[in-house]
Amino acid sequence: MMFELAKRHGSGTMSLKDIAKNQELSETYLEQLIAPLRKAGLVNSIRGAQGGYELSKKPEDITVGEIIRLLEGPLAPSDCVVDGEPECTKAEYCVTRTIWERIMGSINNVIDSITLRDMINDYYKLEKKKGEDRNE
Amino acid sequence: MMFELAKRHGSGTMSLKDIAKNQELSETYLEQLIAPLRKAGLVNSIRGAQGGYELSKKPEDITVGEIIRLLEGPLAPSDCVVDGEPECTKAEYCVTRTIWERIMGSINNVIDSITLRDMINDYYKLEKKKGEDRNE
DNA sequence: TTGAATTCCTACCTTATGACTCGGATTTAC
DNA sequence: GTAAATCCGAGTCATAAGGTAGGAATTCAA
Repeated sequence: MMFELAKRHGSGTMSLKDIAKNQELSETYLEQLIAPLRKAGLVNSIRGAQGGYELSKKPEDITVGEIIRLLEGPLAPSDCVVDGEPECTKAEYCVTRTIWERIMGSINNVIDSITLRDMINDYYKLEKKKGEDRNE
Repeated sequence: MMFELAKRHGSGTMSLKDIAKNQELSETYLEQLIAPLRKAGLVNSIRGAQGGYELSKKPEDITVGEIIRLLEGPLAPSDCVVDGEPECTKAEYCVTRTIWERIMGSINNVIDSITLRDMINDYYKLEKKKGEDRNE
């Protein structure tokens, strides 16, 4: 959905109906997904007829990490690495904890380094490659 | 559990009852977990009274990645990156697919680089540090 | 040779979560 | 005024994680 809005960025709003059609997802489902994105200010909404949604910032200023964390929560592989949780007392756990932390760090590293702009670039690269493949 | 067996490595077998006590987990639960590890040959089992389990290889030759994949499956964040699944047809999906692949790669990178020996070393380092903290 | 300790096996239960639907209230362009 | 859209709260459904129960098979040790 955010990719769809990113492609459209700069040319007005897009309704859930259109996104649903493009992505073969139900409108009602997308409604659920976009609520937290709106509340977090990643998208602007315009109500009423001819309304819709648009990114509130440029695609290069929105990372995949922001989006995923908003929709999926802190993305922690284990409770004990979530900030605010009480530290576990057993030494063994702390050993596995450092593993969880390293995993989490590496995931965040990847998703925070990819912006919607990167996805758009990848998309056009893939499209171009497909065209060339067909001509061989 | 595997950490527990690794600490014990070289000094005979260890029963699930002991592991359960040390890790505050139920014996029956551990039974479930160890079955695939045994079938995959990571641990040897000795049945009957005074029986138990032991690692089948040295701690430095068992990675956390092996263990996790055995217990949790291919560890893919999305179906479309699982080997053998039919490729999805929509270009948009392929763009997100490359993201999943990068995430998966980075996770495997981390967990395949950590062996049980590393965990033991970390454990003793933490223990030492705790002792020092108490003396301050 | 008996009994206790232990692994092994199959099946079940419970709870949380992700994915998704439904019905309706509200807003706004035309 | 009405159709097109966003908003909102609740409910459904399938699946998986985490865990339990009961008992059969194996082996040591007294």
